[in-house]
Amino acid sequence: MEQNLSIYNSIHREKERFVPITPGHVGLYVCGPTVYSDVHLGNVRTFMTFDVVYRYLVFLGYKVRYVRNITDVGHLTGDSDDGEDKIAKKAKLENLEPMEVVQKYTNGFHDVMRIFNILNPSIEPTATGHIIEQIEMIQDIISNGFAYESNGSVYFDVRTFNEKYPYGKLSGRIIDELYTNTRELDGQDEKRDSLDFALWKKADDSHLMKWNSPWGIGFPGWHIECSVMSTKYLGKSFDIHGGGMDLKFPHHECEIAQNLGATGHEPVRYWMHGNMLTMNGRKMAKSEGNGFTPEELITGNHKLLDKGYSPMTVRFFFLMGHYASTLDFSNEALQAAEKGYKRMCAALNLLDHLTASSQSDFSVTEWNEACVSAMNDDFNTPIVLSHLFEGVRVINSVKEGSVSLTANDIELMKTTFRAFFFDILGLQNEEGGTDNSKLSGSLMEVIISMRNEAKANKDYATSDKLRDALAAIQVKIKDSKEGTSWTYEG
RNA sequence: GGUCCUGUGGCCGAGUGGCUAGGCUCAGGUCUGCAAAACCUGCUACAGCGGUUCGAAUCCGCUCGGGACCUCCA
Repeated sequence: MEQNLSIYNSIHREKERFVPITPGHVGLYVCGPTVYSDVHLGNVRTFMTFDVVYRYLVFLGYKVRYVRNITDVGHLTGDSDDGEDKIAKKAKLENLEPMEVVQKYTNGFHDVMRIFNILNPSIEPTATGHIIEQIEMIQDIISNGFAYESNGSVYFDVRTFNEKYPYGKLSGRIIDELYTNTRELDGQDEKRDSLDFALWKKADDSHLMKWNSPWGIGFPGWHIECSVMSTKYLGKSFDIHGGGMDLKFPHHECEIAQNLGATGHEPVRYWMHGNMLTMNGRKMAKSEGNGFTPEELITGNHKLLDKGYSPMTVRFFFLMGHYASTLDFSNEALQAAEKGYKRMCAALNLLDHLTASSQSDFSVTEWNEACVSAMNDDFNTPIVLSHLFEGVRVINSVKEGSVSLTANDIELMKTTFRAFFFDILGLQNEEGGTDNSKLSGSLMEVIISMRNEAKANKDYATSDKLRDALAAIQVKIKDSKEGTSWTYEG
């Protein structure tokens, strides 16, 4: 397969030519949400980033197995020492069965993905569906000597592991430096070493989500689910692992350690990390109180929002920045994106009505290639958009008659927009649909007021002409004391 | 405190040694009965200081500012 894709590999800190393990096939794993609350926009950015990665790999002709998990066992909360997890905590709070919490927020997550036109992964495995596999992997790690049982819990032995494999390679951390900076956590006295992390935690009676295991009743640790589900569906080594920048340490670092500890294989060829969405320069996060839910964003019903924005405006806005850079959210930036997006949609609507010429004075072929090479350069969507805007200018100029294109070039332009705007960037044209009931209503108001004006002027020729014209397209007008109403009987 | 990232014009945001990013805003123009749209032209840049180089936003050093991770987090 001919392609020239480069990916910035977080673990080597440089762009590398992408070569899949199996020609023609790509294994892609992305850390999904923990379903204990509504996803906010920052989460959406990451999933959108990897949606574009997935879409582009498919566009290139790869058969992609895309795995994105659902974390439905809450990780331990950082600020409590009772071993309670987030989902169980939420369940108690809302008086629900933990799986009700999981179901509720999983449904919500799927709704949000659909709204933003984020494609479904090939497999969406859940942590609770893979408890047995997690136990098995923990047993493998223990028998390889990289983990130990202590008081019903199992911990990963970082120091022993580090003697054979480098721990901290991904996040650039040095094991000795970590000692001075490690916070006191629950179960510290059970660990042989403060850096060790839990693979399995013993559960007490009050714990809601728990399973039987060789070490007693408990629940899986922070990081093991991703190691298990990625290797189960993609193999001991696979091509691309994605996730948010904030998961790099400790989550992804621990994943690598667990995989190496269990299988002896370096699990991931290309690590990709999406950067954070910021609000006034600060990471958008639940704990900061600066996150929006998609609903608040669309309705504009939030104190930090001037108005609502459509999902595609937001998608467009995200794509205007590179995934590896932080992106700052502001009303001004959103409004700029909205205008640009609408301008592009307007040009798209013209694309089907252009008049072809016998020759072209714009190289559509080169323009198309520029779009491809921008995507090949580590999924540089802002550059792709800048090229698409050049296309917008050309479309408008052709319409005006100042630029000419041949029929073949117009066709290539359509193909290119179809490929990049719709298929790869995953945008949809929200402008100018014909079945827009809101638009119909507005149009009818305009027509009716014109007709009423004509009537008021006793210009019945005009008012009747309007009524007859509307009747001809099955729109019936009714005058009454209260005013004029209309019905469509088509 | 440790590790790492970052600082581009009114706003957002690409760009890693020389060649126009782009969007939004603003000003002028073309078109137009008016308006809008569209198109054309223009404006305000590379945090500061020093260094390397024929040449730096881009490499190096220092200073100042912002951020992320080090604890669950997309």
